[in-house]
Amino acid sequence: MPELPEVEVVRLGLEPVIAGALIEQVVVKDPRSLKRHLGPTEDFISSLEGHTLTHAVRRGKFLWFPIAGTNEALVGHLGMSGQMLIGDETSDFGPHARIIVTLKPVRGLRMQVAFVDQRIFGSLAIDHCVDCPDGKPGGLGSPTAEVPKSVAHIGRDPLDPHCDDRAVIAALRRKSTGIKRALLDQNLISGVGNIYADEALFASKLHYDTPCSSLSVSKVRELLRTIREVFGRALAEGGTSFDQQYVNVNGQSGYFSRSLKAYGRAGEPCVVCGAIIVRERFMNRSSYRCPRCQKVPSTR
DNA sequence: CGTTGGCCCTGATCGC
DNA sequence: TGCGATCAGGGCCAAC
Repeated sequence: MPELPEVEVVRLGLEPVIAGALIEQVVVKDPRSLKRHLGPTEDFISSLEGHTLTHAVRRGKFLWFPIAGTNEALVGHLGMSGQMLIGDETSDFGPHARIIVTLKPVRGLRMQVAFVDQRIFGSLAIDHCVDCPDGKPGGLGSPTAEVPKSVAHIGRDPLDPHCDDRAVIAALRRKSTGIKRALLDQNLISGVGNIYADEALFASKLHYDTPCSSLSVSKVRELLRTIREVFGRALAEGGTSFDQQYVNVNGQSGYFSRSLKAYGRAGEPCVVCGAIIVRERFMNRSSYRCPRCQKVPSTR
């Protein structure tokens, strides 16, 4: 279940391999992984073969790789179970390998990048780029103020140095919905998924259905800070891993899941107060919270 | 326009 | 043993 820290780990792992890499061959083993690609599979392939990728860029959970000399980029989203694995000519990426990109040999070594995705919620696509309205870099790792059109509506994420905290806090407080729903909405602030939403709300002692409009500026600022803390910790540990769904680019699992304090801990004692963590259905997802630290909001 | 609910997709697991 | 139901959930889109 890759969220922002996991996707950043993937970006960091891919960058040295794909930056400046000339693409020799693209094999689409399962066109369902191109469902967000507008146009035929052949166009996807011809947009890449013989072309060079310049950078590895990320905004929220979206990754993209600008194509040299064009206005286009290879855009990827890992969805629920996506992975980008790096290997060589001899690598077997398994039964869920959907798209294989082979790079021209460098110093005699022919590398491959595989898009592996069991559930096919993720996708790859070719998209054209548009200018960022704020004139700032499109995402982490981008030297230009451009972003793929299909990613333009996604808000900057908390690890983006150009994230406008004041604007985010003000916009969040104007929303007439609960705080967790607002966090999961990628348009305002991106990169927060179900797991880290629960972790951040636990750290900030907030119930998931607390009305955004009832939160003070300082409370929202605190929440933003806890999101960054949780992200930073996960990033330092290489990302969270669950049931081997997520693996970083080298095929190794992250291990942040061991330090989760709320998510997945139903029936276990709260590490702060000892009350038993409960699991509740919210937005067709599981939400975990401490019934004592994160009380149901009184005002609604 | 903002908010909300449902759908997509596969494989592991569970109950009968 | 077999088989249908359930669960996992990010992003998108239609409906309100």
